[in-house]
Amino acid sequence: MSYEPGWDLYRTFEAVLRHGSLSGAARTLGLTQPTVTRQIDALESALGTELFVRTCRGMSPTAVALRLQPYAETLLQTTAALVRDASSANEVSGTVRITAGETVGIEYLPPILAGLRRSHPSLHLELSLSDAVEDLMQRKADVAIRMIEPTQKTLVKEKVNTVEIGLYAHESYLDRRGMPKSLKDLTKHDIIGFDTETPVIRAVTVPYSWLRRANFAVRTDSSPAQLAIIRSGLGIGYYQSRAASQTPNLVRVLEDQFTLCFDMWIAMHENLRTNPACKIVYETLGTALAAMPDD
Amino acid sequence: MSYEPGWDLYRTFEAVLRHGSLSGAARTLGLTQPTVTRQIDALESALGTELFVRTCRGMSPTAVALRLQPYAETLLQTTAALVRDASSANEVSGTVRITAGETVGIEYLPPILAGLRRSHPSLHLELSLSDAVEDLMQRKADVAIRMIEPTQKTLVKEKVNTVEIGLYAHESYLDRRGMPKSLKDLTKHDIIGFDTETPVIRAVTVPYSWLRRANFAVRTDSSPAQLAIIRSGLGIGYYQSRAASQTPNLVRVLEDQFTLCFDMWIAMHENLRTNPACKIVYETLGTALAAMPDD
DNA sequence: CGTAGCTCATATATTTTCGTATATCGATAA
DNA sequence: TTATCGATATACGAAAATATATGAGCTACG
Repeated sequence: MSYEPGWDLYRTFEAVLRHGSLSGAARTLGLTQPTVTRQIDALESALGTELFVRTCRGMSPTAVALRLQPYAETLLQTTAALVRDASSANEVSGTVRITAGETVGIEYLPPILAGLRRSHPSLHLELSLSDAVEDLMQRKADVAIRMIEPTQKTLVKEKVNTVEIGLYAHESYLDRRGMPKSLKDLTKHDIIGFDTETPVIRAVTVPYSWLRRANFAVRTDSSPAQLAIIRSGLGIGYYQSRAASQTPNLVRVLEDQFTLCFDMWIAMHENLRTNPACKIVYETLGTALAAMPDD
Repeated sequence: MSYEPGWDLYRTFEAVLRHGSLSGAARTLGLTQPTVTRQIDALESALGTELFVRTCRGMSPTAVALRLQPYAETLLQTTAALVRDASSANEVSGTVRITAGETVGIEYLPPILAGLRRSHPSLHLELSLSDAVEDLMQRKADVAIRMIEPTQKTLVKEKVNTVEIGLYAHESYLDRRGMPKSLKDLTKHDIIGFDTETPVIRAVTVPYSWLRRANFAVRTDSSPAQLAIIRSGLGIGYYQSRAASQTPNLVRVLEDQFTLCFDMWIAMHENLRTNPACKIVYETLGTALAAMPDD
């Protein structure tokens, strides 16, 4: 026991941990179940620890295995990032993974990505829509579009634009319920709001007491769902004005009394600057997002 | 070509990158040169990229290989951290890696570490003396003692003490050159100072204009070297007063006019809280450092 | 109750990988 | 020039890891 394990064993370990069974891990790894069994046995004896208790229904991880899970996930993400980076060796090709908030990813990015693919046909793009800021450091993505300034020092970043958020409602709703005249009126209206109150939201909405979770008629964190609900005439919701103004039959509400502004940032790990594909994506996204008209 | 490489290949890749030769990598990996050759070939064909140019003097990494080096190093550090964490499965045993500044590591830690070893004979300790703050996030160390407050959110941290830095000189020097009466006098003296001016140093030394790199008679970043030079009677230098006051024949200079204060922090990745060995080390170091007398 | 479907464990055969031995190439020095 | 040292490349037998086939145990469901 207690010898430095081969790194392949960590991959198997991660897969078993994720699937909860030897057979399931074997399927995704392209191995067979006895092989996975032997590799887990080998890892356990190398580390000198029991990692799983074998049950008839699968493998149940021990406390030690759960403690080691973050390491295994880091390994997985790092190898994936390595392969992505290597895949675009010298020309603009390979795969670049982009992360952005849902609204940006749905409203702004698609035409830009289409243009990228037209000019670089061998460039493959992955789009991950989430707001987790740590993505870049954990190498879950190569390029990120964010609404708050990234602070990590190992990132290259750039402020590319500003985003204005306003209140919107469908014509049919306003016909039915009337147009609010002041922010106070909003307490009598159906508000479509966020579900989880992130620190950012909390900070930004301080001046607007009616914009509290408890007051919302419908709560969801999905921006496209919010827009769809607004369009269905259910109530008043917030949305990025640049995108909302292009939606037919949507009317801005209390334009002069409610506006939130965010800076839009693009960021990338500095090590990727020498990667032609990532560089092109970073620059193209940066200039295209900066060139967006105000309304 | 272009298939997901086995993770063992990354380990080989990292070793070849570090050694610059197949044979050298083979030696440290406990493999043979033909095996390493095959594995590098396999990795190159899997990634579809040339990683090294074969010369008679060894393997010269291509630009792509250099770009991939950070990933490989992350993998290496992560696997090492995983093994360390696993090594203390359920009892207080295994290996814990501690990082601290040189002065702390030399002046304060040794008796504490000795006590730890006495109470936990199967606990192995590694001590890495450097000031790189990112160590913990990169999993290069498990527990860190730092002179500035760690800011990363995934760390558990604690302020354990304060450190006072004063000016010291050897008796023989003061006999020869006289005791300075004011900070102004210091310009006529031989000062032993730092070599590289870190942001922390720059911020702290603003009020002391004579404490500039250009004025130093001897420059070194090594704290033990600074102390040795002070003790040799070469000039006046700064040192942690708690440690300096225990050195014979060392005299404090301008005590009432020059004092720098730092907070001493202990920090650990939050995931390690459930690791018995790391927890013991963190707690023992924390209480022992907090219990140090002021002088 | 019994069967189907899932799991993990085990024994055997096969494929892959590794190590040994050897050849080759280039730089360096006598 | 030639010998030597250190490096990489190649060939082949040995060892290790893998896949196949099978058995046994538990759960779900008709």
